[in-house]
Amino acid sequence: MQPPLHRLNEFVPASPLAADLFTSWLSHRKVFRRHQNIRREGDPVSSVFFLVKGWVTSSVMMRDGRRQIVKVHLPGDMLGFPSLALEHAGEGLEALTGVELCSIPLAEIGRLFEELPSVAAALFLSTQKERIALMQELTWIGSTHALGRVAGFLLDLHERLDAAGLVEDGGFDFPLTQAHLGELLGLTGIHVNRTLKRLDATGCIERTRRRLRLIDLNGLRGLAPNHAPRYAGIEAWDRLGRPGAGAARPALRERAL
Amino acid sequence: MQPPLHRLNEFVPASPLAADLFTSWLSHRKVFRRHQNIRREGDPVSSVFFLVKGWVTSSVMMRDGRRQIVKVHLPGDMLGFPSLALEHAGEGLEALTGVELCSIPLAEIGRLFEELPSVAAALFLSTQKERIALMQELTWIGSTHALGRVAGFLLDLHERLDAAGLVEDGGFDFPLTQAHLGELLGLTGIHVNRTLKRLDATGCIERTRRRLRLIDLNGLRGLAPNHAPRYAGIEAWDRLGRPGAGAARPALRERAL
DNA sequence: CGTGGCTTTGAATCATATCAACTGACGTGG
DNA sequence: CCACGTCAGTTGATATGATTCAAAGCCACG
Repeated sequence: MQPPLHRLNEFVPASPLAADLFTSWLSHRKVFRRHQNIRREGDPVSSVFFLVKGWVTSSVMMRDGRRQIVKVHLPGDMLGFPSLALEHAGEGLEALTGVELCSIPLAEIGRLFEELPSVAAALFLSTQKERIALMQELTWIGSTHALGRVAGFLLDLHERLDAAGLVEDGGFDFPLTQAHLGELLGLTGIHVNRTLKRLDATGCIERTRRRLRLIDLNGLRGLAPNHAPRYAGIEAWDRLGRPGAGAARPALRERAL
Repeated sequence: MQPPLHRLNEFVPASPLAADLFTSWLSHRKVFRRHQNIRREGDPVSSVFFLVKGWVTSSVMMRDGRRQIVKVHLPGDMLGFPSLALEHAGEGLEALTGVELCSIPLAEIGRLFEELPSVAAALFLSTQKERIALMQELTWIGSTHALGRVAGFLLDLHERLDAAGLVEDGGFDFPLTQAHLGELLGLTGIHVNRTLKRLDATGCIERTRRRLRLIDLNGLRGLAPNHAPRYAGIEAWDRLGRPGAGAARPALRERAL
């Protein structure tokens, strides 16, 4: 299977050095089963991850035992970066399906800043984008009804799955339970159920076994509180002044003995 | 007034080059009045900001005209980074008090990656920390009562103000209206009022004019859903392999003619 | 001394949570 | 091949927290 590199090349033009680096990351992969913990909240932070295949939740626990899912990760996502500045992970990572990922040691990230500033800058931009996504999610949860939250999440998910090439005829595999959706959107699983039924009844979506189809995208958009912002691509990198573009600096491979 | 540089030196040991850079940023400042827009959502993104003095809200608008405040910024914070990857700003910035800040052109950030990788890495870590803060906020809002949300926010605020040296005897200036708190915590201003009164009645807090005092921190912690995670400092940078630590690279000033 | 912003209060209503029970699909072991 | 247990989804009745609307009070400022 071709790993979903589209996200890694999002902000920075593909360069041979970067490509070498990525393939070296992608060479040793780990596999996780459904429901397996990839990293528990509180574990020492020793690496970040690149998700090659499958879905992963990133969640925060509360004292009373409940948890808030803060992000549903899809293939191509980088995982674990928020905890980079923490001694112990602030977010748990759990496999929602069978998962294949690459573990990237922290020192590797340091080398990136040292030797491939353009890639480091791209990574930086990409995590800022995640910050916007979090802000967006906060907005859904903070100030809309259940209907808007569910609609908003489904639209966002659809868009991301589409970008990863995982949508067929408006439909996609959907491994989240209603309880998961509840933990993600700040609702009870039960209320999620009623809301999904409502969406179903209005003909916006179609649910079968473990698959979901968005039929009426515009209908959903009418229910959702706000649309996703437009992301820049290479332009953003341009505006930063193209870090690393022309600089003569030691090549990664020359030092990597 | 001494600008609050503590945040800039959080993850990286002070170096003469970095100090020069920071003082060059800090040399031209802008001033904003209370309630003035620093940047509107949708404005083209041309710079980021360093907040020297005053409070600033960062907020996202919704179609129905309501807005969600996603962060209350205090002196020493970097503003506007989430929109770095967007053509048009995804978050509005508004002065909550009189404000003094420095505007940093995007190209300056690019230069950072190019020429001072250690500072770039520190900036990266610092924005990851912000991501954790957002996740934390999401957790409050997604899965707790009004009481927990308010208590959690006040504790977090107190901690940050304390780090900035703005707390005196447990008390601090508090320019947020109850409506602001509502927009921040996903509640009605009215409900915030009732909640504050409740906290007041139990003796956890004390409100006077535009000032707030947290009297019973442990009591508040009992109400809040979760405590803030422990942040690493220089250690985090160590774990990354100290980018830029020993590298001989062109000094910033030599090129800055 | 009046005006406008912010806070406080009450009553009615709505959305969501909670509790409890039932259903159907699936996988497992006898 | 069937009986069983588990897990996800479904449904109803009731409780509660938060919103909405309306109005009064307070204070600061011009």
